[in-house]
This record gives sequence, structure tokens and C-alpha cells, in this order.
Amino acid sequence: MFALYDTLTREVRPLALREPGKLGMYLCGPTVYGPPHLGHGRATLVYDVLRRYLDWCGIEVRLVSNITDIDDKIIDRANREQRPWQDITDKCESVWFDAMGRLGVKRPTDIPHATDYVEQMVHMIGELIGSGAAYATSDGVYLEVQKVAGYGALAYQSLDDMLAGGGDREVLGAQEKRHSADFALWKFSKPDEPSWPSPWGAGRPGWHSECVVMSLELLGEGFDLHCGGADLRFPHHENERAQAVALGKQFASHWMHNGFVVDPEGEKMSKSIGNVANLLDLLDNYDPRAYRMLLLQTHYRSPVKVGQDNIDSSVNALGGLDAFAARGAVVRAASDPTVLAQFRALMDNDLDTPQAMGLIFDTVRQANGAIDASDASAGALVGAVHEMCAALGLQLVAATQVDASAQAKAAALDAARAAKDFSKADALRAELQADGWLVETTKQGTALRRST
RNA sequence: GGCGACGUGGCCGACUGGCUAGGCACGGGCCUGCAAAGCCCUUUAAUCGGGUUCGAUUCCCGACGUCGCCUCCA
Repeated sequence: MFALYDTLTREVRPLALREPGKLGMYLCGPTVYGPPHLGHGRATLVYDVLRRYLDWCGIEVRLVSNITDIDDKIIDRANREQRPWQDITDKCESVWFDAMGRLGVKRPTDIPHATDYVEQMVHMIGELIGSGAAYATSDGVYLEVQKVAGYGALAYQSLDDMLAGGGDREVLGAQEKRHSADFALWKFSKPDEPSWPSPWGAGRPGWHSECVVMSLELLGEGFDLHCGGADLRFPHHENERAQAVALGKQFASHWMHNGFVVDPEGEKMSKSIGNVANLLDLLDNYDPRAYRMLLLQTHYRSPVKVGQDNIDSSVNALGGLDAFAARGAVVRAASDPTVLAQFRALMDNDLDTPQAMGLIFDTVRQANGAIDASDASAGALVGAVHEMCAALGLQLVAATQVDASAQAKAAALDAARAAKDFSKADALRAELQADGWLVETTKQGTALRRST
């Protein structure tokens, strides 16, 4: 039974599926106005792991993840750079999916765009006004949060507490709002801004409306799981929920949020990887699997420090796993069911990937022992390691494909060593290494692996 | 000011009321012509002060410290 921490009820509880064997999940995707950063990477990676794991368990996962392609930030950038806003959103979206592809993140099953759902949003806002939960002002249409039962459930704060706090913060929006927490469903456009017609005036939708409309339309009422970064808990998810509640509709039955990416000592980090906050820099400088590895060794709800030391450590750990894949390639067999059962028990407990990684490394050690002892159990252990890694989206690289010329050099190296012509052997070894080979001296002769 | 999270060995990072997390680095060993790679080993750390308990890193209270949210944000 797969159990997951639910942000709303604040407990780990079984993830109930509306339809047995099928999971419908909604992930808040990016607003496409700039390059993806590490936080985006973490979120997509966390949910990719969840998706792959459940898929491995035999659950059919439908992942809906939106693209916010209309927003103030997009308009600002278009104005600043004097180019059409669609230029920006198109470009950013392709950069986004390119980066996600490099991270090994599977494409969502559905990718709705906000601009394709404006009509439905207008319809929804009309219903909210009709029921008295929303009102128009001179600059837009707002949801009146005081009309929503249980507003603040995800923020863990009552409306009064929110007001009590805030200190010197400036409340954005019109003086006309009935409560400072009221949020825009619709923003009237200024001249030359992108706009769509509505009964209240031309404008564009507020950020929080698209996800309600699209999740309910594609996944239906009472869908299984809604997820996103911890920073979306409030106000974004709170406000999505508020609209659904005001509409009298059943919304997500389970809420999942991943923790933040923490920047440790900014100064030290920037020296070697430049602006590490940018995901593309990380992808350009390191094995893209390293980020997934790092995140797997951290619980998804904990903050994670992404710095050079951390990434290096993950790259090294990955190297060990790859070496194991190369070593175990010949004996690999069907997975050991006992190990798999342990793996499942760990993962079913709120996606405990750190423990699962521990199990993988333990299994590697066991398998190595079995290989050394020529024990028959080795194959199943090797198989289990591969299967567990695959279930987490971690692709192991055996890199044992060796081309003919390298093969010949390796043979010549062995011959030179046998003839005790060590200077020639050393020269051949240097040549191979210069060509990017990892040269291993073993009892069976020289073995080559591609170094990554 | 309100709400919440967290303080673990050289670094990162889990679980857990008593029994080895794990990874990386360091060190030792095996292997090797020498290296490298690989493999094996490296068997007690929990901010401080109280409390509960037979027993607490793990639960409770307090202090100190770090961080997040309180309408930009994955």
C-alpha cells in the first residue's frame, strides 16, 4: 500500500485511487518567461521519480502538467525586449522541455496551456460571480476569500492570523479589495497588452485560475493527487482550492509538496560552476544524472543543498554504480524478489528514496561479494540493482562497448606486459587514456570502459 | 508580529525510544611491473539545559541558532 504525506492533513496516509490501478496527478508547471532553475529541476525530478515508481508498481499514471504562458512577468519581458510575448513563451517552453529531457524526466501525459483555456476560465469566473463569491473592481475580478469555508487550510493559518502578520508588507492590488487576501481571477488589460474578451472587460486570467480549470477538466472532480513545490502551497494552491470550494466542487484528494533547493555558500559555488541557480549550467557541467542522484539521497520533503561538493559526491557515487553495471553485465539475471520486496516497502513509505538508495548500495556490495565468490546468487542481485535504479529513473551506464582499434591496443598492451616491455605498455596505456578510456588491469587482462 | 520546519560523525544525508543507515572524502588491505580503476575493511556522531523513561539522537518543555511562508517563486 503506497502511502504519502498529505500536506492538507499533515500526515502520511495511503494514497487513495479513485479508479483502482490508475493515478491522476496534476503538477503545477512553469511560467515560461526565463530559463529553468534548480528548483524547477528538483520538482520535476521528484515527481518523475514518483511517476516512474508507481508505473513500475503497475499503476497507470496520468500526469497533467501545465504551462503558464500568459502572465505579468511574460508581458514585462516582452515590453523590455520589444518583442512579441509568444516569442518568449515559445522559446522558453522549448528550452524547458529540452532541459527536462536531459534530466531524464518523462514528458507529462498532458501539457495544457493556460492560453488554450481562457474561455473556460471566463466561464468559471462567471459562475463565481454568479454565486456571490467573486466581485469586479476597476482593475479586475477578485475572489472574496472570506466567502470560502476553511480558507487558509493549506497555509496552516486563519485569515485573522494572516492579517495579524504581514508587518510592513505592502498589500498589492486595488484599495477596492474587500479583504487583503482576495486575489485576482481576471486582470483588465492596458492598451497593447495581450487580452481576451470577457463580460467584465477585456483582460487576462489571474495565475490561480488556470490550474483549477485545467485539472478539473482533464482529471475530473476529486482527482487523486495535486503536487508542486513547497512555495506553491500558499498562495497558489490555497487559492486554487478556494476557487474549487467556492464552486462547490470536489478538488484534489491528496496534496504533495517537495522541499526547497538551498544555496549553501554562494561565493564558493559560483567560482567553479558559475551561476548554479541555473539548471542549464548544471546540465552543461555535470553528468545530468548527478542531480537525480543527489535528490534521491535526500528525502523529497527536506531541503537540499546543491553545491559543488554535493554534486561531486553524487558524480563519484554514480561512477561506482556504473562500474558495477560494467562488472555485473555478464552475470545479470532476473531480479531477486526479496530485494525488490524490501525496495517496495521502503518506497511505499512516503517515497523513502534515501533508504532505497541505501538498499541499492547494500545490494551492490552483496552482489560484488557473490561475483568474487562465483556464487550463483550474483545474477539476481545484479538484476535487482538494475531494476531498482530503473524504477527511480536512474540509468546505469555499463559502457563496455569497445571499438576494434581500442580492443587491439588493449591486446597489444597485454602482450607488452607479458613480454615485460613496460615502457611500451605504459605508452599504450597513456594512449588509451588520452582517447577517453578507463583502463583497468585485471587478472583476465586489460579491461576498458568509457570514462564519463 | 503570526504560522511552520529544522539543528546528526571531515562533508552531505536517513531511519529510529535500547540493536551498523547510506553516499562522498580520508586511512588500511587485496590486486598490479608501477600506477590507475576495481573489490574488501574502516565496528558510536546527534546545539545546549531541564523533564518523562529501566533506557532518548529519537518523546515533552525551555534556551540558543538556522531557515521557509505570511499574496513574484518549483
